[in-house]
Amino acid sequence: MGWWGDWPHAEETAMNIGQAAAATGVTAKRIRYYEQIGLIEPAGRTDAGYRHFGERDLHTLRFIQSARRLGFSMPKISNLLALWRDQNRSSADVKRLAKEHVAELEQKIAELQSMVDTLKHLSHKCSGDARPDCPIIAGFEGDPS
Amino acid sequence: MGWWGDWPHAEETAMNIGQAAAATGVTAKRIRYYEQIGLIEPAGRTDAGYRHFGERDLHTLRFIQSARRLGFSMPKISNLLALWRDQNRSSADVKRLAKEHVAELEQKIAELQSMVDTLKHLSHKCSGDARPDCPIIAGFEGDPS
DNA sequence: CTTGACCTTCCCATAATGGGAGGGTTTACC
DNA sequence: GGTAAACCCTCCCATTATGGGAAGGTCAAG
Repeated sequence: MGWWGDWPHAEETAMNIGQAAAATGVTAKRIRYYEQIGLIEPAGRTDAGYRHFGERDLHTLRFIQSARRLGFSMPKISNLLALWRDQNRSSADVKRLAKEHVAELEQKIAELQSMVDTLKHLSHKCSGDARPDCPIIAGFEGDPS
Repeated sequence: MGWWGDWPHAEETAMNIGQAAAATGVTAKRIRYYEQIGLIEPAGRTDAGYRHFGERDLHTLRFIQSARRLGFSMPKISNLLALWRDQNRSSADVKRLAKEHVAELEQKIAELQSMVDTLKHLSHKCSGDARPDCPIIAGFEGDPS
């Protein structure tokens, strides 16, 4: 258990899940999901069973949302969160994760770009009129290997 | 039912699903799946219930495999197959589908590229040493909107 | 004290596969 | 003819990261 695990401080804010969603851009559904898969710690509950979120929780959710928008998967975000909370992290570790992710993104881009190139090449040779002859569709008949 | 629906011709080849898979690069699992979702017509069966595939079926599977490798989704491939089999298609229709798909691919590429750019920008400012300070992780704390 | 806007959990659905169990078939070989 | 390996079959479950919706409890305003 980390030093940050149980803060005796009273939370300044206490939002319910809907307010937290509005404040962070993470839908209520997603917040519950993140809790379920253990990405975030279980939120506190009111007597009635409602979750409540403090500044700290909102901060975490915003962090997740940011990472999400940069295309990080849940497992990767989990790693990033661990580093984020680790006072003794080295920036080298963070940079390495980021670089690995960039490499994956660029690989994906290359694949997509290759598809685009092939399709544009085929399209270029297609008359695009009322006749049925079409190099695009003909190109699909070749060896798919 | 189209003119091509029921061919009285005897099939020259009669492969079972494993051979068809090896011949087309489409795994047996995927062939069954394509049949199940109605992308391809149900394969003929032997008395024992084994599927068998003729040249025509292999041709179709190769077509699907090619389209798949160009990133087309199942519904789109379904459209492409319909055009492929339509003797009265216009190449304009094919070209339009291809162009729409290219547009989607390029949109996806742009999103991924934007992620890459942001991450590279942040990474560039990260010392990547033993110190914990890291603009990458700090960048995740900002407004995720 | 009712009504509507919340919240809760639970189950289902998505896209396009892969994995595997449980059970029949075919093939090759002795 | 029998046996074992290599097929095939049909189900069911898992994946990723969410959304939708039902059934039911709760809170706030009027």
